[in-house]
Amino acid sequence: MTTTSPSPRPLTRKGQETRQRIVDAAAGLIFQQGVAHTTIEDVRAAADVSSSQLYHYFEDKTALVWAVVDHQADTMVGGQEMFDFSTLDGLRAWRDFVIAAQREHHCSGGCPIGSLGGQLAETDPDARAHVAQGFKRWEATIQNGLRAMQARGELPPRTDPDTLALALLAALQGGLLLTQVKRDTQPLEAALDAMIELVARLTGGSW
Amino acid sequence: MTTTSPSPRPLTRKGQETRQRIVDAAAGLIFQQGVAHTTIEDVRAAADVSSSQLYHYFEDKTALVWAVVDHQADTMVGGQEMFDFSTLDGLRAWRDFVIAAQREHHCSGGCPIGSLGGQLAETDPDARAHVAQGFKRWEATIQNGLRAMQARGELPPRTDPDTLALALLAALQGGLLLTQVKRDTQPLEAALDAMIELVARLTGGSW
DNA sequence: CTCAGAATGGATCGTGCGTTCCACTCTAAC
DNA sequence: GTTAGAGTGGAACGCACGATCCATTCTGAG
Repeated sequence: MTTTSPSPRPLTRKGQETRQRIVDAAAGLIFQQGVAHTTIEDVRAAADVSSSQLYHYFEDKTALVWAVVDHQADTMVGGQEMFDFSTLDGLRAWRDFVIAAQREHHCSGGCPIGSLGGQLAETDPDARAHVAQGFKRWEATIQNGLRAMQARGELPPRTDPDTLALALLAALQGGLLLTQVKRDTQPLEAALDAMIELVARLTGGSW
Repeated sequence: MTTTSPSPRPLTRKGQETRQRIVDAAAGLIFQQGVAHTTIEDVRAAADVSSSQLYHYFEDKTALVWAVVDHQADTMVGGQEMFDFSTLDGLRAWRDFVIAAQREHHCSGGCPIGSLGGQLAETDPDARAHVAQGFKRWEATIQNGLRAMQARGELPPRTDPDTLALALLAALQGGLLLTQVKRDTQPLEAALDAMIELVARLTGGSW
């Protein structure tokens, strides 16, 4: 599912490990300091490889960035699977988790995928497409939950779960961005609480 | 209100014009291609000035970026003043305007301030503070509207208008980011509609 | 008119950083 | 045990781009 390129070159087990080490290092650095401020030399040192290895596994820097985008999407989407988006309690647990995670990072970095989107959207069309693809997979996770909620009759039939999922994701992204800029989880809390409150009211239930 | 630096140097009228021309050009280029991909040479050419002028008016590139941040904040906040955030119809008019604007840009660029935040937050602490300040001013505009709404008794007393304003701004930012990445206004529409729907339900009005 | 200092022009520098190259070693298939 | 090709090391290149410098012209206060 993480096919950055459809096996353009045979890789031994050792090769795969090295490649993975490079992507991991690059992902970490890019998350911390952004694409532009992360140099090949930084990645090289962090992954403890030589520069020729970098260019052995990746065409150039942009190819490496694409791999990082896919990697972050995998990580992000994978990390969401433990949550149940089909109940209000599940949504609230997710909310708590996301906020706690930001607090741990001292509100830095924003969303591993979203921030990449903002940095690359106008610069690298291919990267933009990769990010869009990542978001699509993420959306699907939320959609499934909300559809289940609707199937159980908790969400009214006239509500479109896909649109609601999109709104939820947008609230998350915006909350993360504002939280990153303000170094305060308040915006993230406000955004998620508001969206979950809307879901609660749509289900006709709470308070 | 746009004091990037408290008059460190006397400026003649002509000097102010040149400085402004530089900031305008830089803002445009940075909006289109991001901070990292906008070179001093790009700005120099676009503003039709010599490189020495650039360094005459700005300490270095980061100082220019700060000026751009403030400039974008001014523009953005100024552009919002024509809207009435104290009525549902006002909110909906704002929604329509923002979406139409994105469509005109073909969904590129995202938010002039938000995208700067994402690019600079982890790289340039001072710039991050400038962006945060810009958001603060923006929030204040929305807060005023919602407070007026509450003062008229339309918003229940237990609702915190400031938190709601923050959520609204987050939804906008996230919607703009997703819209930028997907090249489709759908996420922006979903996010804003959802938040406005919540406000509508809070006012107890429309079903 | 004078003159201090703002404004401008443009050549030049220094280097950070992406990229290339070539030599050497390791792996595994047969 | 041979060999093709993956994997690795590190030096070196080249240029884009931020920044500096100095000479010249313009502006306005006194």
